[in-house]
Order: sequence, then C-alpha cells, then structure tokens
Amino acid sequence: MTKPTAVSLSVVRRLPRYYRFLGELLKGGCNRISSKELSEKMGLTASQIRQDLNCFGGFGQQGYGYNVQALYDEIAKILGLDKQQKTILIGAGNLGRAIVTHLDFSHLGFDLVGIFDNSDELVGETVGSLTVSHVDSLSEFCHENSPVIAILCIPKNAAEALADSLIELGFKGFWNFSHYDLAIDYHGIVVENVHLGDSLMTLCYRVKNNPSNNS
Amino acid sequence: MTKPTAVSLSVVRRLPRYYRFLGELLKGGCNRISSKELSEKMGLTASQIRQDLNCFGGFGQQGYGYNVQALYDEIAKILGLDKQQKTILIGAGNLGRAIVTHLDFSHLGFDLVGIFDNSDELVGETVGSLTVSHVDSLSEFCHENSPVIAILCIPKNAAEALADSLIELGFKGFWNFSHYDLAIDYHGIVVENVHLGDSLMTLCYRVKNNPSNNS
DNA sequence: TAGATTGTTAATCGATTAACAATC
DNA sequence: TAGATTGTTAATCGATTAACAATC
Repeated sequence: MTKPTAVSLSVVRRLPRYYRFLGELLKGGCNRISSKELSEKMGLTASQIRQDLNCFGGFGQQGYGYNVQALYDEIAKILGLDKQQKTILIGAGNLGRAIVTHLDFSHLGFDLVGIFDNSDELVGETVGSLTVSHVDSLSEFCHENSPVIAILCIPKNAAEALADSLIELGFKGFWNFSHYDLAIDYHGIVVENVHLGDSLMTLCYRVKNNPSNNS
Repeated sequence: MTKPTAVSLSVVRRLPRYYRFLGELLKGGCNRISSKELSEKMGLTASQIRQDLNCFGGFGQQGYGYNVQALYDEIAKILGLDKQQKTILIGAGNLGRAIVTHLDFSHLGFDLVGIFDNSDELVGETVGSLTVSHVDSLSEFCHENSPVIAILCIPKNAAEALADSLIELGFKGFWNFSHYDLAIDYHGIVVENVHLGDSLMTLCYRVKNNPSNNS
C-alpha cells in the first residue's frame, strides 16, 4: 500500500553511493546540482540518476536541477537511516571488533545494543561502549531487548548451527560475514553478504585479465 | 589473443561462489555433481551454471555432470589463485589489521609482503608475520619489491592524496575500503571496492521494505 | 520569453532462463 | 541401447541509455 511497485535491488544498491556523493557536495558548500554534473562526478549516466531517483518521486525541478540538501535528506529517509534498528554483533574476533569500532552505526540506521561470543577469553572484554557477553545469554537478551538485526562475524559452521534459533528469536536482517548462505535456507529473510574472500578472488581475476594491461 | 571475448563481470563475480561451494562438496566427499544439483544447493538455475562455466570451456560431460575436483581446480586456475601477486596493506588501523589477520591471503592468490601506516604509534608493531613500516618508506619499498596490489584501509582524503603516487609506483589493482573512488580518476586500473557503510545502508533499506514482513 | 533540465516514454542493450539437439 | 545431462542456441526478461515533451 505504501509501495506501488518494488524498487529493483540494482537501484537500491546505488542509493548509498548517491548519499555519499551528495554528502561530499554538501560539505563542499554545493547546494544545487544537475543530473548531468552529478553523473560526471560519479561516473554514470545522467539518465540513470534521473531514472533511479524517480523510483521514489520527483525530487528535482525542471530547468534547475536538484537541491543538494533536500535530496540528501530525502535519500536518508528512503534508506531509513532516521529510525535506528536494534542490532547485535555475534562473534567478537578480530574482524567483528574492527567492524563495530570502524563504523558509525548510529548514522547508518543502526543501534548496536549487544555483542556476543562463545569464547571465554573474549567474554567480559570491552568493545567500544559495550561488554562482550557469552552467546549462551543471547536468547534471554533477545527476549528482553528484541534486537532485529544481527551481524554475523563467526565461522560458517557456527552460523549454520545458530541460524534456526536466530530466526526463532525474531531477527529480520543479517549482515553476514560468514560463508554460510542463510538466504538459501531461510526464504524471505533479508541478508546482506559481505564475502571478503570472494571480493579478493574477483580482484585477482580482474587484475590478471585486465584488457588495459597488454598481458 | 588468450581471451576470445571478455567475460562479463556478472559471471566473474559468481566464480568465487562456485569455488566455495565446490570446495564444500569436496570436503563432504562428493566427487560428481550435475548442474541441476548444484543449482539447487546454490539457489540459482542450472542454465546459469552451465552458461557461466561455458564462458571458460566445457568442463562437464554429457550424461554425467561435472567432476567436482576437476572443476574446483579449473576455477582456481581461471581465477588465477595459483600464482600469488605481491600485495601490501596501507593503513594498519583496526580494520586493516583485522582484515589481514582474518583472511588467508596465500590461498586467495595474494602474497602479503608489506604493511604501511602514517602513525608513529603503529609503526614497528607486528601484524601477523609482518612489521608495520612508515608510509614514507613506501616508495623505496616498492622500487625494491615491486608489489602490484594495494589494500587501502585508510580514510578518503588519505587515499585521494596517495593515489597519484600509487599509480606511479606501478600498482595494478586495489582492494579499496576507503570512500575514495579511485576507479573514476584512474581509468583502466582495477579496483574492488568494499564499501561496508553502503552495504549496511542497503541492509537498512531492505529490512524496512521487505515484502515478506507485512509492514 | 528563452534556456536549461527535469520526468517519463521508447529503444537498446545485456543478462538470465528455457529449450533442445548433441553425446557420453 | 536408453537415460541423463551437457553445451549451445533461441526466447525472455530486466536494466540501462537515449530521446523528448513538459515545465520551471
């Protein structure tokens, strides 16, 4: 009822990038931009920008272009960055700890409320402003706090073993750094996979097959 | 001459995933699989698998399917994982350190040979089997060791400031965690971007607009 | 008003899926 | 040989680009 037609994932994935570029423009004191100018800065076509934005409504003005601040705010609202979702991290190893300290969750639409691990060495440690709890207390924590997003920084088999209960506990979305493919086993659940190894292997291929290098 | 037609990026990006699933099958003792079976495990169509693989040659056998080990080895070769490329990390902060300790570079086609940072606090520290050097010594290091891949775990402005000299020093590929868009300014250079913030924002949108939740 | 640039429709392009003949 | 499954061509689908009328 709120959404006439579902917006394609290709379009959605470009929104954060628009958001970043508009943020930069704002910082630089730019308050007006045409799809043409923006397209040149971002390395895509003006047509695509206009098509993308028009999935969500007409934010521009003929003959003028787009108001940078207004468009920036609009995209934040579309992405839903304004209302934070309660989030937990599962797996407080190197990667998990680095990720939660590296990113500013509150500005990205998330509110990190808990960190869990199964290692006694890590339980009790402080990460950012939170203390690592044992994963055994996860269920109780969820019943009390109802987090909806889980960041999975655990190995494949651990993720696989935990999946059922996570779904049971009501999680709606997963930011998945493990190699376990949640999206296949649990249909309708939103999963953003960050497969660092896959990304590296792709880089490997692309460098070795780059047409610009006459190799 | 080695490549008749360039393989599309969509196909290339699926290769690491095939590689992972085949690896799992091997571990499980499976030595033969049809595109149909594999497609069900991976959540895509059998047609797509056959199309993808046939970009690189005919690895199957009619009436039989694919030999798992042979296909696994073949994909490793296609990706170029067999010959490691000299790689350095620039930026030894939380994220940079976590990434290099988290991943097994040698199995992914890379040989990490140096780590650099501009902070005196980090220079001299040990990360994995390497010692962090000051970024001022980067140029000298490159002339001596000729690394071709750089992992960028530094802020946008630092990446921007460094870009010219990195290109100059002969880097062929970048694994980019910064928000600076190298690919726009340096055409023909291979860049794999890992935009964690973008991924999170996409997750935010998708959870809030998930048709499976009747919200 | 004239110029600029949007919103939107139509055309193109590429990627995915379906179909089936070839063949193990 | 009969059954199974590939390699490959053709059909479909979706995403990107181009064009242009609407309008600020």
